[in-house]
Amino acid sequence: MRRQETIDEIVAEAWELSRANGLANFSMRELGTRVGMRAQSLYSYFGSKLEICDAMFLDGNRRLLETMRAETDGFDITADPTGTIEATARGFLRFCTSDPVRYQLLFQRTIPDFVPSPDSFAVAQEAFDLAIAPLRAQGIDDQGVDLFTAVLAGLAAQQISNDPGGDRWERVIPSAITMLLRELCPNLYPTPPSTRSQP
Amino acid sequence: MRRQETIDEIVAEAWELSRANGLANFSMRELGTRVGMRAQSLYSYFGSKLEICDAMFLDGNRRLLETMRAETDGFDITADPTGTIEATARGFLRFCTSDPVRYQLLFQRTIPDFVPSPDSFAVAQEAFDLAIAPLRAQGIDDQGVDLFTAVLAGLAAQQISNDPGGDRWERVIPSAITMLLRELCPNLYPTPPSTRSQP
DNA sequence: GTCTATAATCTGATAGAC
DNA sequence: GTCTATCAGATTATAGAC
Repeated sequence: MRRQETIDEIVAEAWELSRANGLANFSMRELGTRVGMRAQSLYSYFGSKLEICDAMFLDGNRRLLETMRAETDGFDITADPTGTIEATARGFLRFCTSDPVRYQLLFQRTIPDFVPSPDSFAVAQEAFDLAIAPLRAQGIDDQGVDLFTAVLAGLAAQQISNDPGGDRWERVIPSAITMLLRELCPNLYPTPPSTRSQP
Repeated sequence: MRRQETIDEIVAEAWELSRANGLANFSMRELGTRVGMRAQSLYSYFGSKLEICDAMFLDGNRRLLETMRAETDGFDITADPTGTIEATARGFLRFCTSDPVRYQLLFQRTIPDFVPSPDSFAVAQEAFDLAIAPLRAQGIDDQGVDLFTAVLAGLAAQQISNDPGGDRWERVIPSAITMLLRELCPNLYPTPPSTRSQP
């Protein structure tokens, strides 16, 4: 389908402009010019600018889904639970920090009046469920998952806004994951006795 | 000074409009009307719209400074380190979640072309230093502080964007702080032997 | 599907009278 | 300090020819 290709190109350019000027900080004129048409012609592909944002949201979540799938691919949850969990955590963080604007669209509510359509929200849900599957497999409960996601979200947020392009919080990942696994499944990841004081 | 009162009123209304329409999503006309003048008259108080944003940034950080001061007020760091740390953490989180737009301005870089002035940045630095003082007092190093701030930032971010107005991640605070203190100063906050498996 | 034309409105900002 | 007048341009979106 040629139409689908055009749609994909529009979305790709919308990402490009957002990365350069800030999320959704492009005009229909600007976007149209980028894809080689007048702004008005965009309306035969999308009903409004917010529909383009929704297409970006869908696209971003599809990529997240792919990333999480690829990241857990070489791992066997039952055979190597900690390896799988660490891989998903690292994959998720790399996904976030590698594209701050995408992180902003997917995980923060920052575009006024933007509400994801049911279709794109479903993909977001699917990606989230896949990402936390290794945690569920270890019997971690709702509160544990919330704690885990909060730590990952925090590392991403800090890295993006306080050290963009650097690795200051990326370097904290190992100790963060160790800490989380110690807290959430101590039987799986016991504290090394040598490093702890015995009362 | 009557001039200062007007300036304060402008900033207050800018917050109000941002809370209603999204951060910095107000026009000078709109803001002027709110404070009872034409948009053009605002320019005798601020040189540009971004200067108003900077005044908001300064105001927000001053309030953060006040909050952190008030929160640690009843505590003695040397006598009750964990109590002090818990209080500052809770105070910080309440500060963040109670005003998502303020959180967005203070802790995320989301307004295009906005750069804090040196003066307002200095206040931000002062607030941060005060907030982590109890951690430093416990000898927690740079990486430890980064881990701590990441967890707090994550709890705030998740609470704000995934459960606004609720308390889903607020309820995780106790276990998060316990986990952090266990990890970062085990001598101060030893793991209760009863709940752990002995190898 | 893409175009021209245009609606209808908003934008931040400046000049100068009073 | 506040006003009127205005600049110079932007914005999303629609109508209708081709």
